Amino acid sequence: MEQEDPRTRILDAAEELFYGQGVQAVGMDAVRAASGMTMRRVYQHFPSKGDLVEAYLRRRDGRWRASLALYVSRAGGSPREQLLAVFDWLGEWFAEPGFRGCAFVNALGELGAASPGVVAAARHHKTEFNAYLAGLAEAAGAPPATAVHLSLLAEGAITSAAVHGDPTAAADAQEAARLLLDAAVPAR
Amino acid sequence: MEQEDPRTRILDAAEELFYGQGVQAVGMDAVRAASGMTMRRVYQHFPSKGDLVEAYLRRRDGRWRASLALYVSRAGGSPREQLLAVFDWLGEWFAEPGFRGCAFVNALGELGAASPGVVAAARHHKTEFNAYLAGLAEAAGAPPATAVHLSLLAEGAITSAAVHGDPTAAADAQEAARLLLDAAVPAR
DNA sequence: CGTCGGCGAGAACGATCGTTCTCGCCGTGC
DNA sequence: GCACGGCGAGAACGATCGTTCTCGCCGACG
Repeated sequence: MEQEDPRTRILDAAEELFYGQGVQAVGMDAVRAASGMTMRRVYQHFPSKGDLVEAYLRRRDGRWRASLALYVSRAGGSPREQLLAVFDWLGEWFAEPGFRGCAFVNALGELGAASPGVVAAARHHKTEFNAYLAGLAEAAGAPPATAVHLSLLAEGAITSAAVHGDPTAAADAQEAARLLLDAAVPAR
Repeated sequence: MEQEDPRTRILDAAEELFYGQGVQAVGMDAVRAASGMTMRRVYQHFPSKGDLVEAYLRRRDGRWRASLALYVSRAGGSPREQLLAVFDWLGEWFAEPGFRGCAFVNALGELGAASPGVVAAARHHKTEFNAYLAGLAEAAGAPPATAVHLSLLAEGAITSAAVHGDPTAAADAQEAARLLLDAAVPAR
């Protein structure tokens, strides 16, 4: 059941450690040990810790958004129901053991001041998420401003759940989203 | 014009450095240099870096909430207008040079996994902020759920402004807050 | 069979961190 | 006048970090 691809093994270890403990708190040797590799192999695939961090964020962005899109598309229903399903997905994420908020926000707070790559990764992640919400909102007949409002609610829910360790922020945000959608999309 | 209180000088330096660059990225020697003190004096007032970090967060919490409350109280107007003034204040904060998001969220992402004191400080900060909003909401005749919704919007605006470097998140959140208040507080 | 290139394992290196210690100096109390 | 306690300045210490190097081994190829 072991991953045979070294790159994947390293990224798996890095993701678990970086997300769980923060980037600066994790040494390269910890990544090496957790991935069951030798130091030489690690640096062969990622020439520096910065490269590894950016690769970790890039992969996480792709997986995160793919998981969300898959969940929402499977939820089916109207565009409006899909928009609300986003918050169901958030709620499941918040309830996962080891949930520690948004990896991009955390990395940005830690390294943003000194690492343009991390800033770019975080902005890209959030921009793509907002664009995804905007697409759903448009399909639901809501104005672009509503998509912005919903993205703020989602963002706030992530932070709130992380700080208080309480997944119910997702349901609260969903409730607010419902009200905003009711106000923004005139009954047909 | 120099501060004569050593504790204040150290905390001033620590706040600027910790907030601007992240806690782990700032060494004690940088704090010492920026405060114009000797190492002995620094450790005399804060026996460890952890103590300094917690003192930094505690003082920032008090100042942050006092500044908000002062702004809102001066804004006068109805409770509803005061609630909306919270987002004006956020907008001014976001536009300050060096704004880097919520210090507590940043510290939590960096150190939370290993520092119960930081977790407690962040929770306290957010809990007090939510309580403040709840008080305003109650005065405005809005149900408690609305206060939760507004706090999520505010939280989301902070994060969004930090990630994108764009203060308009405050105005967006205010717009959503207005809609939620319209829906929650029946016209009199 | 001999040579060589690449690998695993881990030591080594230089930098930096948090924290403490040394040393020389100066003001104060007997 | 003199011992002494506290201070500034910064060196020192031990730990840890990111990164590189060494060394012994093994398998491929002529």
